Amino acid sequence: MSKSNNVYKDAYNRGLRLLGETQSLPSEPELGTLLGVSRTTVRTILARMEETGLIAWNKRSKTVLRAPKPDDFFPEEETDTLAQIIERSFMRRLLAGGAEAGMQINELELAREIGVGTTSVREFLIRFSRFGLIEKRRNSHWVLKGFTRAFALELTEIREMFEIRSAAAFAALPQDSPVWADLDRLEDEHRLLASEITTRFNEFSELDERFHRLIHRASHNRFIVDFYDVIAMIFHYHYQWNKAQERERNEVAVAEHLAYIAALKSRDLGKVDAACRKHLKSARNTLLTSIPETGNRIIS
Amino acid sequence: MSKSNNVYKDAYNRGLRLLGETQSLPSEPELGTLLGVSRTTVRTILARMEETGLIAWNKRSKTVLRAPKPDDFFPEEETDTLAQIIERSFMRRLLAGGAEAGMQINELELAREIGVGTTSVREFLIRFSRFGLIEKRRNSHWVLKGFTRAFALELTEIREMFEIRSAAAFAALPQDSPVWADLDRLEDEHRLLASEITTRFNEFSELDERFHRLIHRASHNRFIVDFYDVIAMIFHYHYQWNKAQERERNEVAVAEHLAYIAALKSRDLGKVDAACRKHLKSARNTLLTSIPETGNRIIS
DNA sequence: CAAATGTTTTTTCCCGATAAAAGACATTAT
DNA sequence: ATAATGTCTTTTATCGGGAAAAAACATTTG
Repeated sequence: MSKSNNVYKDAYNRGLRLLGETQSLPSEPELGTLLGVSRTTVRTILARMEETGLIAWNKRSKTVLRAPKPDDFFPEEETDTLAQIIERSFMRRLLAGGAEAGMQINELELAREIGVGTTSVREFLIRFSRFGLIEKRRNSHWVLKGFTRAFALELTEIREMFEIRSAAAFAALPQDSPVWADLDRLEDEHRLLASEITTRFNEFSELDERFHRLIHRASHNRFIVDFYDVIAMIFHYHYQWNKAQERERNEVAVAEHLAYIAALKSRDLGKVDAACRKHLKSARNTLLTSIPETGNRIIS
Repeated sequence: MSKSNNVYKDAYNRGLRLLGETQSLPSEPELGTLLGVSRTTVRTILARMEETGLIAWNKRSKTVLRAPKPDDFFPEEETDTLAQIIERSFMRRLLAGGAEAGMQINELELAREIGVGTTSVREFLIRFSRFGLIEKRRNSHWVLKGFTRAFALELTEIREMFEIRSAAAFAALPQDSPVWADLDRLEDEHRLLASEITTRFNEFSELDERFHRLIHRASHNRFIVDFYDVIAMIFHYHYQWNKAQERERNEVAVAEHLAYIAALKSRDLGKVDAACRKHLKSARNTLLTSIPETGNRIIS
């Protein structure tokens, strides 16, 4: 079947949400930029909307006829990229136990298990390899290095190096840089979240990522910025399987972020360094305590 | 034709070189480890050696009948991996001018030009993307970011951070660590090369890489160790196209390495830091001066 | 009976093909 | 004449297939 039309389905679903807001849709190119897809896909979407009686479409006029019903939407699982599907499957196996360091990874088996072609699995593994959790044996299998304490320590070591440097660069940015407005907005969101932490603690993850990415961007170094992908991936999956004391953890983190933001705004490098280190240290500890210490076998 | 037999051809060529050294070859598994290939490939090699009258092969006995002649060898170009072929082609285009930042990369066109399938090109680009020189637009083309001054600065910034830390870790290693013997050996090689620099200056590259990799390994951090791949790749290709003052450059670098090695052996962290910084600074300058400053256009 | 050889099975690597999606060109409407 | 729509072309994403290489299993040999 060569290629799934998840791009279309996902854009279609997002397009449905626009329908509630207006009586007529904008031009095709405009819809394209709005949904982040090409005009070809936009036209496919419009065609279906017309077919299902959601809109009347005649050249430039695209009149909304009715609001979308729940079953107008494509099921969520059909809107995922193959890469996302493979990643999820792979991470589940990796984190949901039974994934010992040194274990071999079999492309064919993975592909069969997930129900996709080998090419997609291969491409996924190549992309994934930069996270430092797997390694390729030439002309042969991949080897799992394992989500071990050592991995967490190596990861956080780099993270700390990079973030301390980025934070210093951030604080040194001129007053008229737009990042200060971004920071103000993030601060507000932090305060809001802090006040409703008991119910919204699970929204912290996303805020956390945006905050740290903003800081890393101040480094103006693509390697530093890109490295945050590794951290984000690890945190994303790791905390999906480890919900212990999530609320408390996030409550502490929000407070640390606010102190960190205050330090940045003071532009006092000493304060920035201290606040940054303090937060990173506690982030490292949370990560470390959640890794069960199964023997640190090193396989070479 | 699906897959070339370059693994076999390369191993065969290396196998031929063994022939001059003994009268009879070892067991199949032993040959396998020696050549770094599976027994299947070993047997294919032996079969051909028998066919061309190089050996008499009967079960355990593999008697050498004659020394290999030049035309027993497979041509060099047939022993390259597809990945190597693609990489070379790609880097030639990238560095041999005409590769402006912001330019689109077309998988299909690249594949046709090099004469390989699209899958291999895609896989190469994914692997290559970690070097920070290209970036993917989802569901669309890759964008070339260009080998610019900014790139060189970002690269060296990280390099310096990592190497200064690794050097400190190295100096702190216990006296009985095997790295000290490795360092002694490298020092000897440096002295030898220094004394014959006028004729052997082009051998420095390889020594340089081994030296820096030894130091980086002391960090015991996979991200630091892996990052050296980026540096090695850049230096490898960059200096292939830029031979200006190669001898002088390398002569200076050898001297700096020797000072750096002496500092490491002194285990005086202050000295190590100074020697390391000095060398890295001059390495950065050599790289920077060799990048022609064509407008730093930023495309976003 | 351990290690080598002989044989069979499985996996990796790579290509060509095809539908989805993007992009380019031609035409029409404001 | 600019911006939209309509149509056609190219490129990307993904699969299945097949040869090379690895790995597993069976048999022989010292």
